[in-house]
Amino acid sequence: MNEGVEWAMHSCVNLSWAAGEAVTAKRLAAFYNLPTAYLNKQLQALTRAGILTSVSGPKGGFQLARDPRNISLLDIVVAIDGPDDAFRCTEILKEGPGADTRADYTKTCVISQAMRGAELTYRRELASRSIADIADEVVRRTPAAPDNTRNRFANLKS
Amino acid sequence: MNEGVEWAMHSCVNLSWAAGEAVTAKRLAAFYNLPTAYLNKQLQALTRAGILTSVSGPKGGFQLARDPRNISLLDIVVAIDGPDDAFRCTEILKEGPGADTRADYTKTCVISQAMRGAELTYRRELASRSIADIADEVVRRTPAAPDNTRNRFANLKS
DNA sequence: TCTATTCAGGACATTTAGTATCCAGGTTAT
DNA sequence: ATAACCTGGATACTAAATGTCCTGAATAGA
Repeated sequence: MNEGVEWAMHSCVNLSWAAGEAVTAKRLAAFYNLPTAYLNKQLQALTRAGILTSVSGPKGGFQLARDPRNISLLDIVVAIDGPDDAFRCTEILKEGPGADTRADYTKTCVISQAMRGAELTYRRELASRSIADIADEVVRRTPAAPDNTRNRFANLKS
Repeated sequence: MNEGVEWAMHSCVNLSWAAGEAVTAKRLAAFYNLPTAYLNKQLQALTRAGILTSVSGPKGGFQLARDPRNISLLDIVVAIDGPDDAFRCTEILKEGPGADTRADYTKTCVISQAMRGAELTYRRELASRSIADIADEVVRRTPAAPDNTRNRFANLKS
């Protein structure tokens, strides 16, 4: 899985504490000392997926496009890593004995079904957790986190 | 995920129908028209993991090392693809404000925990399905499958 | 209007992982 | 002895992930 998924999730949590103001890619990158240009690519992907909104120019930057309760971890994984399953059925059954070349073994192969079933539970789990859930839990453990985040963004403004 | 996982699972199902006799890597590869030397690498990995046993020399080959009811899909994934999670926490929190450099954020980071939780459900699902389950379901749909497999192995004997 | 800031995205370059082949060495049935 | 077969290291090739750079467009403020 792309490392960008981790960056994107942490950035979204931080953006949820900067509600109302746009944050530039440069400041988001400085937060965790990430390469600016590459993080920018991930933020662009989140924007294309409708998770963030972006504004060009001075005072520009990124914001959450909607309530963080409606942004799931699965949304972010799909936006950054793509919609494909980890297990990719290459339909080797088509090379086997008695195979029907026209059949779609991605759907009918028992192994393929089992693997897709497991990934489905994985996705369901990720879909059930929102950025707001994560942010709330962080606050429960570290109440100062939102203020720390806002302060750091302010200090990095320069 | 490695393509070898798919090869290994299909090969194990076929081996479950060749109980008692060793099958060579060449015949297993010919079954689905796979590259022999590379499939052999996957079979070696299964052997190292204790899923298969191997015998050198003429009449040699591979067999299941234990009852297919005790070989889970997770066993095969771990043997071929390794034990690592897809999501790898790089602990970027250590670069953040108020970070404790000595803390292990792989364990304490809320995002890392959520991702590991989701992968856990995925692994549980794979652990609950055995090669025997798969083979039984194939037989239910295609009763001739075991005979087809044995015949094909016999014909490929050359 | 001019300038500085920032996002958008294409074109690379670099690094790493997956895929695949080959060969030398050891084991075993005939 | 010989041929079949597994073992594992070395190596090559390919694809994907990671990272940088540059041009162009949008926009705020002087």
